[in-house]
Amino acid sequence: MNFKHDLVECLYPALNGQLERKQIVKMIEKPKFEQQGDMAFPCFELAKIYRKSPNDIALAIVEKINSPIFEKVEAVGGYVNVFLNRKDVSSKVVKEVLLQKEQYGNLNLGKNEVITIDFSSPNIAKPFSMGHLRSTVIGHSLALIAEKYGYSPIRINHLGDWGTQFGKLIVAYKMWGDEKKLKEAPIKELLTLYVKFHEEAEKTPELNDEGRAWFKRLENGDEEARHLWEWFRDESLKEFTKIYDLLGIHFDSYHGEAFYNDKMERVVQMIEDRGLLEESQGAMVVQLSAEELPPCLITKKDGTTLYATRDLAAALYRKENYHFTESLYVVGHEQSLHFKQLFAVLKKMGFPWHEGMAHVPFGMILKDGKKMSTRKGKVVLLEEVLEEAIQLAREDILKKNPNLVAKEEVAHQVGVGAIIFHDLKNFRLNDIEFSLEDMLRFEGETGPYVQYTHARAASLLRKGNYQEDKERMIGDKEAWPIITALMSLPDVIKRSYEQYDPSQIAKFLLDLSKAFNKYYASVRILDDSEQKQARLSLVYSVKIVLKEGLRLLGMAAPEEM
RNA sequence: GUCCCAGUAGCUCAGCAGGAUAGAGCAACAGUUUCCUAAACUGUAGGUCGGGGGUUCGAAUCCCUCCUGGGACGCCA
Repeated sequence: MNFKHDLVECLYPALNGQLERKQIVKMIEKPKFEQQGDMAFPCFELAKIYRKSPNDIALAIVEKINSPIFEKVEAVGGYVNVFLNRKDVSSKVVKEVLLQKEQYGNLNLGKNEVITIDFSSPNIAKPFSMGHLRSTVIGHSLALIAEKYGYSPIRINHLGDWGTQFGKLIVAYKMWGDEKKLKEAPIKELLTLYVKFHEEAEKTPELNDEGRAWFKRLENGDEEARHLWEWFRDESLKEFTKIYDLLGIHFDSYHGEAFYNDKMERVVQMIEDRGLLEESQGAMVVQLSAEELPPCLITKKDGTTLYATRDLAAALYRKENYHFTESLYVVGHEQSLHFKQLFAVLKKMGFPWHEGMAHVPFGMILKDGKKMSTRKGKVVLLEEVLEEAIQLAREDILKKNPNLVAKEEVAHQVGVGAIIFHDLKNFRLNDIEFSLEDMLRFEGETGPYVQYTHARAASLLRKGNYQEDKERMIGDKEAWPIITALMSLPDVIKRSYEQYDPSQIAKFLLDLSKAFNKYYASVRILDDSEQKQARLSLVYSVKIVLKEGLRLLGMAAPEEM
C-alpha cells in the first residue's frame, strides 16, 4: 500500500535518469489542499538542468505518466499533482485494516532486539508529583510504540532510593520525627520532614554535613540507618503502586539506585584501570575537557559515590544482563548535561555500545512560570489530580449517559485518559504550565474526544448489526479524509518511535477522529440499506485503529461512554 | 559568564529532512438535535510566524546575530 513507490516508478523513467529514485522519494510531498491532489512532485529544481520553466517540465512529465492507480495527473504552477483512484485505494486500505486488525501498522524494523527504557523513576520518600507524571506517561507510551516498531522493550523503574537525601531525612526524623504520625500518613510526614530540613539548613548549614555523615553510615551498612531506610522505602512503594495500577502501568524491573551499591566498586576500579580517574579538589573525577564538557564526579571527598557512579554501574549491568541495542532514559531536560557526561565516560571507557544510548528529555511542569520544588513543599499531587478527573468524568456520565452500565469503570478510563492525553499531545520538550482547568477539559482536542469518537463507532456497529465483510467497500466521496488518515498509520508509527515522540500518535488520533466525526455528521450511515454494510466496514476499520492508537498512548477505549 | 531548550492568532499549541493560499483547539460571536451518543458538527472574527541580516527560484522551516523566557553548569538527583 505504498503508493508513493508507484509514483516513483513512474517518475524515474520519465526523468531519463536525471534523478536517482532516492532523490525522487525525498522530493515527493503531500499537497496542502485537497484540490491539489494526493501527492505532488515539484519541478523547480529541474528547471536549471533542463533550462525550461518548471511548469513546462511538469507538463512534459504529465504526458509520460500512465498508471491505473492514478485517476488524474496534472501540471499546476510547476508541480505535478497526482490524484489517486479513490475507489480502488479506499477498498484496499479498509480491506487491509480489516485483515490485520490491531496488527495493522506493526513494523518489523526492531527485529525483536532488546531495548531498555528507564522511566518514571520516582524518588522514595517523596510524593508522586505531577513532575513524575511526564516521565511515567512518556516512557510507558514509548515502550508500547517500540513494541509496535518491532523491538522487545524492558521497562525499568530506576527508583531514586539512595543518596544524601536519605541521610538528611534520617537526621530530620531523629530530630523532629514522630513514629505514630509517620505510620498514619507516611509520604505526607516524610515530605513535611524533608521540607523542614531544608528550611532549617538555610539557617544552620552544619545540618547538611550531618546529613552527609548519616548517608555515609547508611552506605557502610549501619543497622539503625538501614532500618529506617527500609521503612521509608516500603511505605513509598506502596503509594507508588496505587498510582501505577490506576494508570495501568507495569515494570520489568524495580532495581533502583540502591541495587547498585555493591556494583560500584567494580566500576570505579574499571575507570581507574583505564587511567581515567583523577583527583580534583579532594574528589575523584573523569576529565572530559576534550569533549568540551565539565568533569564527571565519580566519588566525593568523603569517599561516597554520586549518581553518576550509580548510573554507570546501571548502564553496565543493563548491557551485561539485557544485551540491549538501544537504551533510553526518559528523564527531564534539566539533566541533559548529566547524560552527556555519562555517555562520554562510557565512550572513554571503550564501550562501543554507548552509541545505542539516548537521553529522551522533556520539558518541565511549571507553576506560575517556575519550576516546582519539592524542597519548598510546592508540589501538586498526581493522585489528587487523577481523582478530580475521574470525579468530573463521573458527573459527565450521569448527565450524558445515565443508563450506562459500567459507570465507574468508564469514569476511570475517561478521567485517566484525559490526563494522559493532555500530557502526550504536545511535543515533549515544551514546558507545560500547570493548569487543572486544561487537564480537566473533555472537549476539543482531548483524550475524551478521541474516546468518544471510538464509542460512537462502536455504537454504530451495534445498532447496525454489522456483519464483517471485507469485500463490500464504500464509494462515499466524504470518506476520503478518513482513508488518507488510516493509510498514514505505519508512517506515523515509524516517525514517533524514531523521534521518541508519542505526540505524533496523539495528533494522528485527533486527525482521524476529526475526519470521522465530519463524516458522521454528513453521511447517514445506518439509513441507506444498500450501502449500510459497506459503510460499517469503514466504521469498523476506524474503530480498530482508534483503539490501537489509544492503546499505544496507554489509554483505554471504552465501547460506550 | 558558558552551554542546552523554547519564542507562530487573546490563550494552549500544530506545521520546521525549505515549497503552492500559515493551520487546529480553547475563549468570543452566529448557527445545527421529530434523525446513528451535541464529550459532536457548520460558519464568522482573529497572525509584522520575537527583531535584524544572510543562503535560495522559493524561508515559519536552514545559517549568523541580537532580544525575551526557562533550565543546567563539582561533592543533590
